[in-house]
Amino acid sequence: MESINEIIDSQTFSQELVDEANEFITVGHQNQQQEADSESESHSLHGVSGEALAMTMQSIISSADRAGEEEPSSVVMVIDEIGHRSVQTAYQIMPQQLQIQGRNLPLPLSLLHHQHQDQGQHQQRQERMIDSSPVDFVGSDISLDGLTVNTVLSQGLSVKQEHKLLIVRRDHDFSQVRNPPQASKRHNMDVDVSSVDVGLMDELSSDGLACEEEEVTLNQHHQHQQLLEQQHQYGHLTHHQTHGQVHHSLHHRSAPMGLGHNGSVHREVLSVIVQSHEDDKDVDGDAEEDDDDDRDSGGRDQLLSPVLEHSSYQTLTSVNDRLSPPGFSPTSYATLTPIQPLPPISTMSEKFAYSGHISGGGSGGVGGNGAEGTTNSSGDAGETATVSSGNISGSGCSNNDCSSFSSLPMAMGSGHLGLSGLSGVQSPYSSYDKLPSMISPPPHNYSGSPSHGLTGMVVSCDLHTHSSSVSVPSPVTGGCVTLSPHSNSPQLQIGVRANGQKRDVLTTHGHNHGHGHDHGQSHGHGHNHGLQLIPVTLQKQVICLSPSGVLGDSVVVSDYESSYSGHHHDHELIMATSSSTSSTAGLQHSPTLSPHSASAGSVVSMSLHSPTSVVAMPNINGSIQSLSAEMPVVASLTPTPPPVTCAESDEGAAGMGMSDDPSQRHQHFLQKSQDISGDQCSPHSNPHSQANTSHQQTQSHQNGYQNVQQQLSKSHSPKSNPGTSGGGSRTSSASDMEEINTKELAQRISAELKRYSIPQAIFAQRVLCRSQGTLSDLLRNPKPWSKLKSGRETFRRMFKWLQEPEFQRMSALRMAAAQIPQRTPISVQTGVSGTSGLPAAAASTITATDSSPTMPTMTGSALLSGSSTAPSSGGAVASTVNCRRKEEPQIEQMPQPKKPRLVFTDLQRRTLQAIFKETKRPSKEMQVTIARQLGLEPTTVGNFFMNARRRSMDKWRDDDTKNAMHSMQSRQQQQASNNLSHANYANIHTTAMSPIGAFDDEADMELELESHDFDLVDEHGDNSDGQGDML
DNA sequence: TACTAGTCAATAGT
DNA sequence: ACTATTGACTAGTA
Repeated sequence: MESINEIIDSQTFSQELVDEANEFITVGHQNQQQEADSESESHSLHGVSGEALAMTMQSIISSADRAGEEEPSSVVMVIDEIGHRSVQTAYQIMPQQLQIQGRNLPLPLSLLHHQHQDQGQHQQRQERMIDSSPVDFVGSDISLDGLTVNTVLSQGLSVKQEHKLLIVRRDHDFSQVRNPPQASKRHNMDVDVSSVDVGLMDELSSDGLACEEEEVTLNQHHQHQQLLEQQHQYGHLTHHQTHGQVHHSLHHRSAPMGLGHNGSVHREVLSVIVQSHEDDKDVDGDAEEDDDDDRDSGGRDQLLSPVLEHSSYQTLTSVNDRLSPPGFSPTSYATLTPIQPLPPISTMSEKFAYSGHISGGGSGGVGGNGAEGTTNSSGDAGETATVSSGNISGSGCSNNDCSSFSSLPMAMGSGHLGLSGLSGVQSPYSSYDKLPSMISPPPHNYSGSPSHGLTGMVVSCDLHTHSSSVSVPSPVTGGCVTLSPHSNSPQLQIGVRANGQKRDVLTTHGHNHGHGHDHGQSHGHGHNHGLQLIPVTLQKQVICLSPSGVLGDSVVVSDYESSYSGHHHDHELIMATSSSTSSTAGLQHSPTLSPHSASAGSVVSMSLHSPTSVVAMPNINGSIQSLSAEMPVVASLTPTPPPVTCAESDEGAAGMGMSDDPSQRHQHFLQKSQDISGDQCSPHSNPHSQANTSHQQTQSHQNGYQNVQQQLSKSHSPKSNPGTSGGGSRTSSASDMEEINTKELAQRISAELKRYSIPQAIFAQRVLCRSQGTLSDLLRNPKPWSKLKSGRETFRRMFKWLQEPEFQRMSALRMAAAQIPQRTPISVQTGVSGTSGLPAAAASTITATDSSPTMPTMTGSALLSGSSTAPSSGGAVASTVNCRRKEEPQIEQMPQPKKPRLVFTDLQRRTLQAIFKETKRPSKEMQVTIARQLGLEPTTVGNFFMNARRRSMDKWRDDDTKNAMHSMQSRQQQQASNNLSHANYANIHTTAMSPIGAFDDEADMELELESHDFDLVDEHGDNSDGQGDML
């Protein structure tokens, strides 16, 4: 609080202290008394190095609090050196309860908490918990004794605040200490508050540990249950922190704490005991929960310790870094942030494309981006935008749905131009397309925005054109790649469509090779290669065509390829002209196509076309235009629509079979185009597209699927599900929809991946064009649809994928899987090639390579995909490629030695976490100070807080909880997890699910809150504000 | 300029 | 071999 100087000074001191070893930093808390005590103590400490640290910490904390952070208020950081008695003092501060125990702290704490907390019941539980663990604690406490501090609110009654004690012990201690935390956790569990804490914890992630401890500390305020509130409140509270302030803060904090779960929360904040990490876990002993708790506790402990260590490295260093982290994992949920979405796509495209694609495309410089942009644009719309990129794009896609597809298209478009990069993108898109198709049907989604025009179809056409133009430049291939993801579709197509398509595909391949992009590589079969190249063309064509499903992919592909090989473009153009359907078929879309299968024939043609190159050469411009005309079909690109569709269909679609989707898509597209504009894509375009579409439609119609899908989609469409709902389908329906039940979708995807033993990495690359880590994050911590922006694209893609017939999915994925490995390398190469200028070309090549390895199978599928479905395989490949492309460039550039990734030391992490608990948004000054103390760069510290903020919060909660605590919604779902969490604070934390858990907790909190509020309430308001953002 | 959102990619953990 | 975590980028916004 005080001046920075103080902090700094303190820091310096702290450092010294650290060296010394133990230091306690106690941050005041709610209880004035305690505060006073603590202060005195702390001061004393300060005198010593320890104090300084404490001071710093406090100051930091306080500042943070002031910032508005949460609970921090009461946080007491106690850094113990081993020897320091200061700690004891600290205890004194807390005295009543804590004091107790000096050592026993843990138990006492827990007890205290319980006691303090009005909630007898909870307490009881806690006690139980405690008993088991607490006991341990006690033992551990021993070490703790000194360490801990706590604060309990002396006054307990009145305030109950929480105090956070940060006890930094040396390793030994910590370990022991940890136990206590656990106990605390347990306590928390009991108390609703815990939940709150948990939530916090989660957010903090590793920090959680500390939190737990804190929780343990006691607090009573049950009151504010809602985590958020608490946090916010805390934040306010924290302000108080300066010594004097601190005391105040304590009170305040406590209040906040109370609010939340009171005790728990506060506790968390209050005491941060850094214990040895390890122990915690042990202590927890309990099953999962325990683990979580442990983690949390560990984390917490660590936090403190880290600080100490950090500052003083000496003692603390010990804790395992990870331990804490692990704990967090649970918190992961909190973490959730990960999800983010689309960006990648856009990025992807960009990256990939960036080669040119887009550039060409113009709009987006990066083609991919374009796509993304599109996606972004609308939010949902963004997607549309993408599409538009193509021309249409704009309009586009209006919606999300489009987005995915659109994106592809976009990519395409731009891609065409330059786009190789896009290719990668495309692939994804392609896949999207498929889905979209699914979605599209649903037009629902699309309809709206996309509207633009036409349906997606029209638009798509434009896109194509654009794309074509674009594509040419860049090797859209990338796009193609993208498509690959869809590969599935191809397969499907294959199945569906049958031979013909495949043939086509093959042929196309041949062509492709000729064209070359990659060819080289794959030649032979290169199915992939061929695919790539061809695909491109095809895609373009496809795009137009398939609007329904395929389109997307195809489009993408075409773009890429086109871009890459002009030839292809020609083909594409041709293809396009030929008919969208066929084209589509050629494209990955196949799946979609499948329906089209009819298209198969077309597909063939497609391929031919591609070969024909007519398109290609013409280059973009001419060709494109021409294409456009024909493309109209392409226009269908609808891809955009697809997205929409995707949303709808969900799984159900899948069942249907690829074809269905496609058909549906087509229909949808058509419909959309006509009807809505829904599609994103839309609109557009036009006539051509329409015409094509009609054809397609007819084809599609052939398949029953469409209907089915449509139905599905429609039914689902819904927006969804909001909440939970889930099911994918519904949500899905919406591709655009607004709402896709991300949670359900994530679950479904996870289930599907497991079912088929599809590695995340493969799915991520092929279908989503995202990294494995990103996918993992999204699946684990999906953000609520409402909170997603560009990230929706990624979910849409997933949605679409689900919608696709299983065959397609599988084939695509598998293909991808096989290919991927290979591809990569290749991709790299190819990427370079960038024949057409862009990486795209390279991409194509890559694909080829890819194909080569897998080719065999791939080819088949690829072909299929290529043709109709091809998309899938092709798409996959493409996608892969695309992605790679992105990379490739990098690679070239890469040369640079990468910086090794920074890994925080335990102390650093713990300290940061501990601070984060208190203050989510430390001022720059604070950050700088922290950085100094920890020996980190300010930017690193800034990143930490940024990431912590984003990852700590429960994504879901926010929405739900914000206003009220209710949030129950999600909770229910979450409940399960939550319950656990409740049981153990730690657990809660651990459970990444946390969000849920948190919610639950929150709910509990609410209940508790009733009584509480107290000061907290006021504070809450304040704090909440600050935090509010956070939340 | 500061933030956020979305990711990537390295690394940790199973 | 996979998945999960996480520090750091980048793009888009306000």
